Amino acid sequence: MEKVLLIDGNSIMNRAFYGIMGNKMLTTKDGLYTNAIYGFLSIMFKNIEEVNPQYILIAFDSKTGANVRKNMYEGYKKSRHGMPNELAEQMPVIKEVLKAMNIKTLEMDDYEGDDILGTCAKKFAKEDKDVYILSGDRDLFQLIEDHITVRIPRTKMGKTETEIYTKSKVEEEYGLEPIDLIEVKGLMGDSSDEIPGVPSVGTKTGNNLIKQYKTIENLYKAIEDGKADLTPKLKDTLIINKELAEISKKLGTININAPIKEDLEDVKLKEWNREEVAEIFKKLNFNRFIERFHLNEELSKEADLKKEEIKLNIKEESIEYLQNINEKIDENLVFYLETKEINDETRIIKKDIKGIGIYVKDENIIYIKLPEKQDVLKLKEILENEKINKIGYNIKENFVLLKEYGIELKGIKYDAEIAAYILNPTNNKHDLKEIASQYLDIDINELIPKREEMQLNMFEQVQEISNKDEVGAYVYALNELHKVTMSKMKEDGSIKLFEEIEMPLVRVLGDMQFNGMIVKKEDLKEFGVHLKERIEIITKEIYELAGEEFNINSTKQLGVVLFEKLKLPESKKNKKGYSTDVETLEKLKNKHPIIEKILEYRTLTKLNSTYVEGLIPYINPNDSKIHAVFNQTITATGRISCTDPNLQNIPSHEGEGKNIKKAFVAKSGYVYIDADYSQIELRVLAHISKDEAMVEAFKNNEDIHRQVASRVFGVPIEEVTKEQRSRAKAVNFGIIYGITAYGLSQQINTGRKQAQDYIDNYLNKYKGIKTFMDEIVKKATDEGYVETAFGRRRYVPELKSNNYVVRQFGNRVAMNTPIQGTAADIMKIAMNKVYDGLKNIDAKIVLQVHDELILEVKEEQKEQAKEILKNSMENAVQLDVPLKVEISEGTNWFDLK
DNA sequence: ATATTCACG
DNA sequence: ACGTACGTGAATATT
Repeated sequence: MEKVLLIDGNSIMNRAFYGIMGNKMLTTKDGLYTNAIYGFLSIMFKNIEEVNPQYILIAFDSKTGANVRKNMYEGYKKSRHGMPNELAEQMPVIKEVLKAMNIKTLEMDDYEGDDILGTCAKKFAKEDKDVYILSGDRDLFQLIEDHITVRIPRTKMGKTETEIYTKSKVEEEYGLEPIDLIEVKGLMGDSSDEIPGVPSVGTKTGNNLIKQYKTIENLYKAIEDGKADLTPKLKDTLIINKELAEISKKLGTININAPIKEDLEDVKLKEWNREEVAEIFKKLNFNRFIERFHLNEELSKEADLKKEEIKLNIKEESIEYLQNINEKIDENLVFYLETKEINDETRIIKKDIKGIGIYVKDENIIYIKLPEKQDVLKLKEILENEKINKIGYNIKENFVLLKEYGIELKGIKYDAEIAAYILNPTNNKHDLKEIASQYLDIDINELIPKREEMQLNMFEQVQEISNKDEVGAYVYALNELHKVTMSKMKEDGSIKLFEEIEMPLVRVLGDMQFNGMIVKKEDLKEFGVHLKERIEIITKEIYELAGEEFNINSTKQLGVVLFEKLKLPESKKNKKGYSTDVETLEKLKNKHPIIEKILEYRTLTKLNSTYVEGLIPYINPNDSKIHAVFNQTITATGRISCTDPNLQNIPSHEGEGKNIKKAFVAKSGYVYIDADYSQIELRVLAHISKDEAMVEAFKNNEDIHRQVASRVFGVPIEEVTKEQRSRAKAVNFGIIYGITAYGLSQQINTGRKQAQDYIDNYLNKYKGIKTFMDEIVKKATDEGYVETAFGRRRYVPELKSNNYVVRQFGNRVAMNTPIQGTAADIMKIAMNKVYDGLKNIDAKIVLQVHDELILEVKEEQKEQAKEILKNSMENAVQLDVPLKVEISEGTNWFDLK
């Protein structure tokens, strides 16, 4: 028998929109959301494959579709607000895609999509076809009969599965014939379509009643005849709401007699217009579909044309070309350094400069070879000229590298990587090629002639092939990106943040990496030997207690030993079995002596592998320093991150671990100065929420945790106990993170109800904070993003998820990001000020740990440096509350507290 | 490549 | 009834 596939367009688009929304939203470079289109097509392709139909039709709701039912009952879909913009804008596009695929779509004035589906299903079934209806909506079950089935897509752990509803499946699940579902719906209504139904009748009662009486009509007849066997209460409700039941039934009945003139011939499955489909997929970035349907051929013709369009004019010049550079460029020097990786342990950036590409006025790209160091040094004057704006990519690395050549890069004006980060910090790829594809819609690779296409006639030249074309393509992209992203930042209000905070910070971070911190390798090694001795002993003890040797580092093996062999009570589980984290082990501490040993083993091995063995390879043999990398384009909130190695997580609360810090020492004749913002995030919260009580507390220099304890627990401030203060502190943290009762209860080891009480109390005493939290979530939901006080924007697509857990996460992100992010902004502003303030002093910033800065300062100038440091940080910005900075000093990191 | 654990703010 | 505090990076085991 031939098969017909009918698709409920709106319903599947809706499912797809809310279904594939994880963390990153699919968008094109124009900012068009494509997730629903992508999801719709995935679901459609899958179903075409499974059903293998000869006919296909997609029904959409029309604007006036709901009017008929609205006229019957004014409440129908009344408060349903239109679909979100991000979805609405995808609707015309999917229709365009379907048109290119020659798939018939249908929408009719005054009929809803369901009515079209119903009418067609019945009609085609009568013509001896097997009809398959694909929809996310269970209301369509009423259409099911012998040759009509409904297919419901379901996303389960990222995979889409299809649930197939046949007549027998419905009977099995509901105990009713499909057609009876109309009657049930009449009784129970439908909250999503705002069909009222009979109050207090839900699935259970509705089903039972119809099982017994078959139709609403029969039911009421039975009631009238006094034959109905019902509780008096139910009987009364039914009688009172008879009219509602009847109207609800009408509303819930799908019209199977819509005036549809299309017949089977009109909905025949046809060949695609492949060129059109290819073009649209390309535009939408649907590379997986392009591959899957082998549409590359269709695209290559087009791509050829496009390549012609951008014709790069790259000229190779000698270094003399730069002599009167000012006449050749405007105030901007768009440049790209060509580098070659080298293997030199003594260098900070393990690369050599090999050439430079620059952009000059008359649309020319100039490439200059710089084979030797002395060639690079000829650039010194230009690169150090502050008046020449530097436009580049990953300039921080250029800065450090040039510093190793003895050149101080100045006038750093624009970095494409940072621009892309400011425009969307959650885009995890800030690769130049990615950025160019995203913002310019070009593929840099296509601008570079392929090597095999180049003439390779002279053998010895192969090695020496110039990277002129590659460098030239980057320069071209940079020049375009500069224009495009600057105007985008102006549009979204982040240009000041970019120009006044982020760009000046580049040299500061570069300088920190260049300065580095001296680490005493021998001390580290000695500590390592001590650790290893203890690890060896404790390992043996663990084997003894376990009665066997096993890999303690393997959570899997450890789980077996603890929970199967030793039969300890298992509590928490993770994806792959038993959890063995501290939290779990801590609870088992008094159950078996092995637990304590394992915890100690963990502490010691962590210290040894991450902080002893892990750090040693990073110590530069030339200057005994670690030159960690500070990343400016990683975090979602605006914080800086640190890698290779990460110096932002060197142990500092654990007694044993703090020894690591003893190995970090100031150079002789110098001291470290540490400045720590006190409670910066809570102060930021006080400022942006404008909560009077909290602002007052900070203005009066009160102990904030103590004040919170006093208010939340309702005790006078002098009577706050240590325990209460510590709980209040946890509550404060919770507030910053976007509190949940559960999270707090875990943190302070109490019941959920108790935790909820604390939270309620808190939000009652600090009303301004409650208002702020409510409003920021609302704003994020409405606008799709949140911002810091300095205009740093983070999109929160999680709020649009249909998954409750994901949405809750979105709420917390919306609450936390403005706080953490504003604190990060303030620190960055301060760092710029400190950097400028220290210009005439023998002092360098060597480390930042989010709310803490460490300087290395010449002993004699330390008081002066402290003054500058404290002032710059405390006066970085003016808030409604004072910023407080605590200073300490020492000759090694351990002594700073 | 992903998950688990644990170090930091 | 859900499953849960925000932001990172590194080492290790496992697929």
